[in-house]
Amino acid sequence: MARKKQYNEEEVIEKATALFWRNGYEATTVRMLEKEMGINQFSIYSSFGNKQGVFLESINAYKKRIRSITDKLSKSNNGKEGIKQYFYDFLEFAKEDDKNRGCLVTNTVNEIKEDGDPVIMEQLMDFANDIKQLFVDNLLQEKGNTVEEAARQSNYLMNSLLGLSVSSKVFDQSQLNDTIEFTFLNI
Amino acid sequence: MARKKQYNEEEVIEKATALFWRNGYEATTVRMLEKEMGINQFSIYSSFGNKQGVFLESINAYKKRIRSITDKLSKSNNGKEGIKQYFYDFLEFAKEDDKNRGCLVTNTVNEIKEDGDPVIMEQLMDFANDIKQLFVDNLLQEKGNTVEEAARQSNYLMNSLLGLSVSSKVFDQSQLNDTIEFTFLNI
DNA sequence: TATATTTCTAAGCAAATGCTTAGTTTAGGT
DNA sequence: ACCTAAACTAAGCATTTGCTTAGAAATATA
Repeated sequence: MARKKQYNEEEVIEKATALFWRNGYEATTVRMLEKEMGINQFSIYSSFGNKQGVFLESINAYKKRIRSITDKLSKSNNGKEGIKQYFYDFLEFAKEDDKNRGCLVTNTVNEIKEDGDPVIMEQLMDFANDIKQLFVDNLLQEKGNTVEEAARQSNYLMNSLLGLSVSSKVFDQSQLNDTIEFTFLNI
Repeated sequence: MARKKQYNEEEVIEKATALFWRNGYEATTVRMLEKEMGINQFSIYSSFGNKQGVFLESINAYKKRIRSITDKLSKSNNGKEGIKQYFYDFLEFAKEDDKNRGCLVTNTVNEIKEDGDPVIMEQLMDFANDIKQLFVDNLLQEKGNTVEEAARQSNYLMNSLLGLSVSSKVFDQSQLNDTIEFTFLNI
């Protein structure tokens, strides 16, 4: 046949994911991807088509990684306590060394503008809605909670989580802890 | 002496502000600024030095505009109700046509990375801290509230506000209203 | 070993970026 | 009316962007 690939696609995508997470989509150049992934531009384009292709694969890799905590939430039957734990788990998940990168998906939603790529936008929306649905499921475990009430609470909680994704880049851990505790005080 | 400027610097900065607000800092090119401000690149550079100079002036213009609602908050003596009103005022302030642009400052904090311009970063941090201080002041109007408690509550509220700056781009008004009402339920 | 097929290297492309500059137009003081 | 200093126009600069391509290197099969 022919020559073998000298890299593992999953491995190099993991590295790309880290770069996009740290840096955002637009600010990450193909030259930076080259260095971080450790492969040539030709290999990048032959494996993933284009920069957007690398990013979409990175989103998938991110989803796969975050599944460890979303799975935990979907299996939880502890009502709002399970969701609170998810908030703490998320902060831990988003931490790199001593600094926090926020959520890759939220970061991208924030970055992509109205003229942003619709393919990417849809991916991101689906992701956010999946998490919101998990919130609803868990909120309905609280006895006496109606579907309407759970929906409203999930909006509130998603807002807090989005806020946390931003706050975590700026504030310190104790401030974030206060915020989480307060968030769950009155639901 | 010499020829007179054919444009008003305040006016063209207003237009630049709108563009940065819609589009973010990096995504806004000097060519776009030319068109939006209605003046030539030479004029841009001679009046404001460089792209960053235009942006810093835009931040100032933004601060001046948002002062209408921060002033209202600083004059309020209605405790947490005054802050809640600020949240609603902010949503109205950030609206353009039927869509929401979020907060220019929050957008930029989200966009600027670790290697981002320190001058801009400091401007943005100062702005966020000013608002947080306003929260503390108003929270202390609630009788029996300690300074420590007010500080913790202000972290929580700032997190909600940051979340709202993101949420407002994605969710509809009724969802945002639910979120605000919930946010103020238990403080 | 020879061949076919894929992967690799590295050079290069057009377009876009922030910024500059050469040269023209305008206007106020003499 | 003339001159000087500022403001204009538009062309152009080097660099960076995402992406391509020509050609060399490697490897499974014949």
